[in-house]
Formats: sequence, structure tokens, C-alpha cells
Amino acid sequence: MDLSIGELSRRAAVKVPTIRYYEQIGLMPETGRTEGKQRRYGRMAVARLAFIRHARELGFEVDAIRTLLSLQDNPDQSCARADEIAKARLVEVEKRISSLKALRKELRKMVEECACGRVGECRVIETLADRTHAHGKLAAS
Amino acid sequence: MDLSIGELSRRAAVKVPTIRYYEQIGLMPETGRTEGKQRRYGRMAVARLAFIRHARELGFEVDAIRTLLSLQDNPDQSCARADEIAKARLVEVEKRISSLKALRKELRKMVEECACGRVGECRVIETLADRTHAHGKLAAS
DNA sequence: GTAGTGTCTCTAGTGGCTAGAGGTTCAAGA
DNA sequence: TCTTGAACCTCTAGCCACTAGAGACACTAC
Repeated sequence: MDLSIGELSRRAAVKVPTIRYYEQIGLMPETGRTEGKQRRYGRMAVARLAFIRHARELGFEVDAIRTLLSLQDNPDQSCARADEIAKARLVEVEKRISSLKALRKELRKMVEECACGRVGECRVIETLADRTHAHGKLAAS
Repeated sequence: MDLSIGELSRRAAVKVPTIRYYEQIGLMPETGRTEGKQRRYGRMAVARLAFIRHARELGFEVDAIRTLLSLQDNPDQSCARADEIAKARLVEVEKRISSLKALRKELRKMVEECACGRVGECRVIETLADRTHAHGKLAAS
């Protein structure tokens, strides 16, 4: 081993600036350098970075990942905390799905009812302008 | 009428700093002021702000809302553009729902298989560490 | 007049990166 | 050994749509 940051980037499928960013915020440890101050990584770095990427893909926040990583580093601890984090994320995802389904319903209605004439009689615009509409939380994404 | 920004905030259900922000980025027009330079609003402001809020709740970006608002201001234009924006948003929402469903599936598997013992044999941690996992896009939210 | 609430502007911070400037180092080929 | 060119370095600023806070001024009710 003894990978450059570019090699690590390819192997873990994480962009180079993102790796440096993860080092900066302490998700990736500081690593050895060449005489010319370029970073060099070992086998563990690939695994750790892939772990982080996978966790990010599942939508875990950096703080949660920090906890998960420190659990991974201490295999004798109870995994209750990891379970808790995963469950909390699951609940979040379920909430988001149902709120997006509500959005989808409303968007579909808007789009279907639009006769595509002039704006003055456009259902899309009308629906948005309907002040009687109950307001909920903002939609992320 | 002749509402203070606080009154407008209550009526349109949008926070005061957000209203000022919308003015700053040109979503809300500049409005009249008292001698002491406090903003005063009329009836139209409530409608416009509620329109913006509703559009944000449906996840439209500020740029899209700008377009929708300018369409609303010109009722004789074709509403094809509005329809297009709404359809694009609908497609986005559908994509997000299916990607979140994939996340949910994986999270459920992690959580269900976790025997909640020591971290060393924890499925949550193991799954995250599984480097053979195919990688896709990051999950927003 | 005074108390208390509301409003003003301005700057900086959020999360998780991404982009760019301007400079240095490395590895391969001639 | 020298040269090229890609990869690397640090640092700062930008993205989105707000949100928070400081410190000062305006308005309203008593």
C-alpha cells in the first residue's frame, strides 16, 4: 500500500477535496506525508473512507458517523448506540417518504388539472395562490 | 391594511427574517416605509408571500418561484412554463421517493438483523463497513 | 415620560461539500 | 539529468435557503 490521495479517492469512490475535508473535520485521521508534504495512506484508510461514504449514502449526519466510527474502533462495546442511531435514521426516512408522498399527490393534481391554456386559468398557479391551503413543514430536497 | 412586518409574518405564516431575506433576493418587492423606516405592507403582500410559502413547501427552488411569480403577474401568458416547472418538480419528487425507499429497505435490514450485543458482531456496523456494497448517489435529507 | 415590544441593518453561521487561485511535488520518458 | 505534465498542496470563497445575534432605533399603551 502507500496510496496517494488520488488513489485513495478512486478506491473508496470519494472525491479528493472531500477526503481533505473529512480530515479537516476529523472524520479521517491525519495521515503520514512524503518529504514534499503529500499525503500517503494505508489499507485501513480505504476501509474507513468507504465506511463513511456508505454511511453518508444512507443519509447519516457527520456527527452520527463520528459516533459510528468510534464504535467500530472499539468492538467490545455494546452496540446499542449504533442500533439507536440507525433506528433514528430509519424513522427520519419514513417521515420523509410520507411527506414526499403528500407532495407528490398535490403536484400530480396540479399537473393533471392544468389545461395548459393561459396563466389566468392555470391550475398550477391557482393552487399555489390558494391561501386556504393548510401549511406544514418545508420540503427538503 | 397597512401591516407591519410582524403582522404580515403571522398572516402568511412566514418568519420575519425570512420576509426580509425574500425582499433582499427579490422574491418580495420593496415596500413602503414609515417615517421611522419600518416596512408597511398591503393586502397583496400577504397573498404573494403565501404563494411563495406554498411553493417552497412543495419544494420549488427560489429561481422556479421567481418564474412562477412572474407568470402569475401576467395572466395572459401561456402557462406551459408553469406546467413544465411543476412536472420537473414532480419527477424530482418521484426519484427522491424511490431512492428513499431503497434507503429504508437497507436501514430496516440493518436494524432487524442487529442482535444488539457487542459492536464486534453488530450488523449495523458490519453493513456500513461492507466494502462490496455498490455505491450510488448520496441521500439528501 | 417610560416601559416594553417590535423593528432596523449588518455580519456571521449552518451542513456538507465544491470551485478556484496560485504555487509545489512527483513519476515517467528522452 | 532534465523536462514535462499530471497530481498534489493550502487557502479562501461560494453554494442553498435560511437562521441567529449584536447593537441601535421606532412605535404603542399606560
